[in-house]
Amino acid sequence: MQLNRPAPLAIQVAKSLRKLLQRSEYITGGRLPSEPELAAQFGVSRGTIREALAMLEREGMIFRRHGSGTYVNKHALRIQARIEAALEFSELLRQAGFDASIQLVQAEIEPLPPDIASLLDTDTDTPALFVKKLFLADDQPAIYCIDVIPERLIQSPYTEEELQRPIFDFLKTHCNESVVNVWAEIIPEIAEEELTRLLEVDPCKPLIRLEEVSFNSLNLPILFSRVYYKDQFIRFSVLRKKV
Amino acid sequence: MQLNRPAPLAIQVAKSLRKLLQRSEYITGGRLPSEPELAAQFGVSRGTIREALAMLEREGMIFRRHGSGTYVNKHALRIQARIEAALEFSELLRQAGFDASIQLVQAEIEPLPPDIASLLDTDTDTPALFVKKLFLADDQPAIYCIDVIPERLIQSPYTEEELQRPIFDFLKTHCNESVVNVWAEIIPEIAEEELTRLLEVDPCKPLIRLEEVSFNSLNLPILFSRVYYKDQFIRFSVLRKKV
DNA sequence: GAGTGGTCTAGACCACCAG
DNA sequence: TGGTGGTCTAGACCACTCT
Repeated sequence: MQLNRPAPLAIQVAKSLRKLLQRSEYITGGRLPSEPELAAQFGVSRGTIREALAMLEREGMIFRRHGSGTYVNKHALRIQARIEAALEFSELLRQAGFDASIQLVQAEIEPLPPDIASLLDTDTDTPALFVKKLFLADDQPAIYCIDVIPERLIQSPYTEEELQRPIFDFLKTHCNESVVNVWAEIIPEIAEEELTRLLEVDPCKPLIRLEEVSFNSLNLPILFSRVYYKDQFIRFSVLRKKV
Repeated sequence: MQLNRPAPLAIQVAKSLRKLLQRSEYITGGRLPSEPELAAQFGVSRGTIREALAMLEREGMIFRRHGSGTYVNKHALRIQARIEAALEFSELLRQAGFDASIQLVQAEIEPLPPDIASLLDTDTDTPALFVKKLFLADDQPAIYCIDVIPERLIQSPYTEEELQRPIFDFLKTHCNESVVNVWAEIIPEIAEEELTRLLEVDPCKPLIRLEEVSFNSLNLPILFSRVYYKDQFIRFSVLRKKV
């Protein structure tokens, strides 16, 4: 059994601060205590505090003014789903305020087409597991997802029930793989035939399609996903930095 | 006149490393020198090196393995346009390999509708400058953009020619404002009427629409933008982190 | 001038990976 | 076992803002 080592101090501090920011007590005028004060309060060094604040700043929770202070960003409140965070779909829907459920559409072994094979650093026609799932928000279809895993990665037999659980769990359990990074392309799409039926939308309705390749800690591609999102249920946001 | 202070060491180091990574010399087997080695080579502390490497890791250029080393991420090469980087459109098109040109479609003062007024923390019907521009990639329409600036921010008269230049330049010159952050929503859209004409696409073609609010260093909203991208010219990527 | 965040350093100890 | 990246500290100096 693997023990949970304590999380780095900066992450613990960031988590504490996130909670404190949501209940906006102890902050007067949207301003946080100074770095030395926070360091004293948490009993850590200023460097650790700065690391925690840098995380919150990247998330858009706070902003900082040199010579003045650190402030709560009130404009961050409207945000629904941050695209940089690769969440389970069910979790995503839950955070957006819906009840989430999963419906397995199809699961089968098929040879990889050239485009996906290339993205997975694999030969064309290598057999792979294709899992098609529908995610319901309050019982209405919201997300349709096709996951593709090369069959050679799968090390133990699985049941149909297990395919309905998050694909990341499946990768952990049956492939002994953990996803660290996900590269995604953002593509606008028109619903057609199969999609209109599955997602129950009118023909010619716009959707967001994400084409994703998931990598493990060795930076090897282990999963390809093609995901369609209905804008009515999930709208992604992103904090862009001027360069 | 304002002098350019030297950039932070970590940023200079990151810039050097980016160049070195593109020409893949001096790296054997995709592995970078160790942190102490890099610190010695650049003549800076290990902390500064780690800060630079953290930037490159967030950009997806490298990945790191505890106890093993720092490696070049060969999968980062396919990337076109990173959505986290808020670039000028012309620069974006140029990086995607096109010749970029700008066409002013319309500029006028109009009262703010409620939705945009709310995003800009302003009262409905406040007068604002609406600038509509078309960005051409190799002389074909690729991006259509509507910029909205509250009129009260504009402090000096401007010419039509200046409206054709990047809006960030306009904000600097005539509003004395600099954009630091941009909050964006990613929305799938179907081209209709005006859009099909301006972007020269078939009706019912899918587009990416970004709805953006730009903030200055005091975190005050100063600009609203509604931007339509043709997927054939610009496709956004994002590096997502498993949470 | 006092206080804030921004930069940078040197040093320590640890967990992890490889031979 | 030696080298790697990961964490954490204390301290210094600077640039900036506010009053």
